[in-house]
Amino acid sequence: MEDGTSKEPSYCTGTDDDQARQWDVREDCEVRHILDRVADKWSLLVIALLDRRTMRFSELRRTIDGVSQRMLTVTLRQLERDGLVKRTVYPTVPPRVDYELTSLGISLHEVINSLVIWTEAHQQEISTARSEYDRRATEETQLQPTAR
Amino acid sequence: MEDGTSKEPSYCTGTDDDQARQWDVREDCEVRHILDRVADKWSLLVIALLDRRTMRFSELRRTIDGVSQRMLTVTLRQLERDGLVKRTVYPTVPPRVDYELTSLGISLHEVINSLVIWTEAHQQEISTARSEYDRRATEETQLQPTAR
DNA sequence: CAGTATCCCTTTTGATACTG
DNA sequence: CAGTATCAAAAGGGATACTG
Repeated sequence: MEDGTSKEPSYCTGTDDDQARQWDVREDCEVRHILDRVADKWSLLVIALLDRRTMRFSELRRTIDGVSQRMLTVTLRQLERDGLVKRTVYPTVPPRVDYELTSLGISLHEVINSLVIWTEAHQQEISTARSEYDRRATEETQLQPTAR
Repeated sequence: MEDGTSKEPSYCTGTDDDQARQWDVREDCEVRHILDRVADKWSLLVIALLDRRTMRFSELRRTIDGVSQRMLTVTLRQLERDGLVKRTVYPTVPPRVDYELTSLGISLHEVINSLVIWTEAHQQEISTARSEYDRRATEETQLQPTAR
């Protein structure tokens, strides 16, 4: 039991792939689980904010508009569990807890950041596409295809 | 109304930033909305799969393990609306619908892909971190801090 | 301050049935 | 085949109260 695999999902680093770049898509695949975590609304924001500096709980809470105390706690616990964030408790009173990225977290941050940058760069295009889609959808609803 | 901004959230391309790399975190910010879309479980998988080739609806459905017909439809509609995916209907019977990335979708794909690759590369590390976290958590529960 | 615990409402999602 | 519509189940998330 030294490698402690109790109920881990299957690893599918793709050795049995018939297609060149066909990765795992199996639901029980570890990669799917991790992507779900990484592609989480709050996780994304926390990781993006912990760029190079530590932040206190309350600081994160204040900075991330709209996050509840509960969700921030839950998110930080998950990130800590995944080894992406390091949590440091100072046994003072009142308590003080610092959060910072681990080296693993930093490497993920770089990827996340390119996603944020992409989004910032293309937000106008997406917005325009949405407007056009909605306009077209409206038109089609207006003039019923089946002649009156 | 040519630039058709009806109720779009505020654009915060960061001109008023006091800190160097402090991006928008406002809840009503367009970037937040787009990230929520992009960082979606099914969106991520669809975009990752539509790499360079078109796929039919049923093909996507079969390939993505665990997706329901409804969720795949919803996801594809959102992606189409955002201008990331192009939907082509062939008026044959039975109908045939092809999906492919737009140029905008391709540019996002590159970013998404680096995320998938990162995840594949670090899944073992994360898995280990989780095991250790859980082990520590169990230990602390076993031996109650308050004697006896 | 930084949580944890609880209740409860909202949104998301899956299953099922029906249609062009 | 590729959807749409509907309903019920489940998860997500907020508000509040309490604690070391």
